[in-house]
Amino acid sequence: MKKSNDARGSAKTARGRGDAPVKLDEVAKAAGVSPSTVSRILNGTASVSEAKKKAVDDAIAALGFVPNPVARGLAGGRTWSVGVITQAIDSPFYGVALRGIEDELDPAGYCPLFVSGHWDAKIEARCIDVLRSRRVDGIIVLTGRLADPVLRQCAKRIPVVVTGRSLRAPGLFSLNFDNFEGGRIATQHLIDLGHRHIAFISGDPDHPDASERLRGYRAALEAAGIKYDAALVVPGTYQEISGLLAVDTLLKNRQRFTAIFAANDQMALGATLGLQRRSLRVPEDVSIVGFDDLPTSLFAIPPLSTVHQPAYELGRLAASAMLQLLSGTAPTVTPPPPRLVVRESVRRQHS
Amino acid sequence: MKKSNDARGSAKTARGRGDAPVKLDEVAKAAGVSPSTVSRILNGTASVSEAKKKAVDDAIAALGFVPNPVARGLAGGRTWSVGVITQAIDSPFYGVALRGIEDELDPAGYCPLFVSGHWDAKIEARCIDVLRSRRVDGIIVLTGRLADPVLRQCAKRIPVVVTGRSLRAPGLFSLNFDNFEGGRIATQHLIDLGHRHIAFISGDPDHPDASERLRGYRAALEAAGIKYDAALVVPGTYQEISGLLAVDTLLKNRQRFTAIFAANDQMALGATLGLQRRSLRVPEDVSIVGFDDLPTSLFAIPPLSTVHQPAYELGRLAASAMLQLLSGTAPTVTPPPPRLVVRESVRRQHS
DNA sequence: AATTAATTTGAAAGCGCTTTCATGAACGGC
DNA sequence: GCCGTTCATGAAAGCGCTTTCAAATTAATT
Repeated sequence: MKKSNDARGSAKTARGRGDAPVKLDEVAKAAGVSPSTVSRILNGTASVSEAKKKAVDDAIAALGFVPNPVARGLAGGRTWSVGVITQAIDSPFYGVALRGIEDELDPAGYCPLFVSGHWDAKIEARCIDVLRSRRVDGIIVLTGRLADPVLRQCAKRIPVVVTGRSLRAPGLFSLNFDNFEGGRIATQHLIDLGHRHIAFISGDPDHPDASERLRGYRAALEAAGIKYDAALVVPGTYQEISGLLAVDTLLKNRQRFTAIFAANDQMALGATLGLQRRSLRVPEDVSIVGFDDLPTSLFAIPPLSTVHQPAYELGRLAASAMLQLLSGTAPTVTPPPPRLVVRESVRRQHS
Repeated sequence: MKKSNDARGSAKTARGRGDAPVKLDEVAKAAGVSPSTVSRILNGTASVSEAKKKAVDDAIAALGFVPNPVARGLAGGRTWSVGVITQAIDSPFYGVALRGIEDELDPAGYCPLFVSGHWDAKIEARCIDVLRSRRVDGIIVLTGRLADPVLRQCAKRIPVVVTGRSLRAPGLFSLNFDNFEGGRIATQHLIDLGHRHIAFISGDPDHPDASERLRGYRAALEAAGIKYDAALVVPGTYQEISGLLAVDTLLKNRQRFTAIFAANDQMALGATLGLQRRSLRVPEDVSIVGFDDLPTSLFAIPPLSTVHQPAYELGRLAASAMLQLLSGTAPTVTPPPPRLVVRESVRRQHS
């Protein structure tokens, strides 16, 4: 049975209170113009006389009209929504970025559609299909495993903003945090404190940012004339448990080290726990530096020194770039530089 | 300029590869039936002869047809999306719940639309407007501050599932975790360990779950014949920093306590840090129990004993209830009972 | 076997908006 | 002061589906 406005209408006959939604043609009637004119005013697609514009604006306000995004999507092709491929909706790091995206998109009238890629190129590809089928106006990809050409291809049909890579292609904008420099300053900091035996717990080697951070680590060592020792580099998965395991590995192999640089905070926290399990104290026995500056790292014990990665800001910037892409202008945003946050997990090494 | 399929079509003329999307009427043509029939098969809205059903299914598979949700939304009123009002997209606790919702909704062909209410009834109300204007088929509210009547009212027009309360209304299903019992068993555990002076860091009193946990705390004390001491109850905000501050308050007021029960893990972690700052060790000097069992709590130092709140499961259940609501059946899900996870932040108190 | 009820099917009318197209009005140039 | 322009405006045609309605087919009933 077809629903009619009246069918839904409750006792209240007065409109604009949230009952059956007001429609565009009602606004048109109220303002004494055609629906086309109302639409034009709504979208700014053509010039309209001042008088009519005012009449329409008044009618919109009076009736409390809100355009139906679904209908707009069908008719106009814009859904006023942008898809966001995050890796895990519950990731402590990306969560903050999502918030940034949300905050930036909202005032522009756009609405984010979050989907999780679970660090799997196949799933991410499916996410893109889902988002495209939902007719999002653009797609923001937070890092992820999708091959560059796939993204380039995708950008041909729909604006794409991607973080964590440096790509240049039409319709595509990439926003890369300087992971190399981040890795470098973290390591440099430990070196400055007198550490010479610095272990590195690396991230998932499939992530480009993980290898960049490793590169930064090596660059800092090299610059300080410290020989790179592969035995001090332990692979991790970016999860807490792998940090703990990495410490076990290091200790089992009887490696000598006075400091650890973990490629993210979660592993740094795991490593701290691992050390504690072996009765090694942080920072008295081992200094630790992380990467990301998660909100919780400030309250870790001890509070963790880490490379601040402005996830919220990055989210905003990505969204802002998307907005620019959508409006036809070339994005001009640049990511903020890495910054070290020194807290209590490090200590000077007296040699 | 109107976009036509041909205008978009690239060199490839072969269809079904992702170029211009295949439309329903093409499927109909290919299968030799009317669009109505295809639609009926898609939606199962009427019985169709086996022969035609097969022909259509084949055509759909062959062409790789995916119905356009936007058009479906306009025509049918269902958008196959459900709105989710979370409080902060980056909350460590709700994040996991969102994941559960996503995982449950996805196989059913629904897609979540996350919006953040920021613990503000006004904003939450606006979220509802946004979601309704986006024509979501249902709304899941994760706790939040919205007044019960508002939700009841909302449920009159659209299915609603809400967590963190016990409400009964047509079109509404509520899924409440037993916070009272959670608070009780946490406190009981400390009592069982010989603690008699147990401080409580409460959550934001505006949250019903916060007061429930407090009630559980009092009930356990009472059952054990321990007098409730208001001076041992310090208000918090559910954030780490407030746990730290609470410890300061307690210490400044020269309260005697050998254990702390914090109304959530974040505050428990903050409290741990606060104690450490005053050279009090956990659990040697003070035992701590939290609430929520955040993923990170397992890796806290020391690993935190806490009341496990199955956020992921709760998310799934909420989504599952929504699915049932949408299919017209009364939801039958029941939340899992609270469970205490004992780790290393507690120790027996020898009096 | 004849008539009625139940079932399957297609044509066509929307859903609420955007956009094209054509019209009429105001405009400037010679 | 006449004619080609530009500009503002409305009518109407969709966007890609769902759903009603009625026609056509089949099954059931006496």
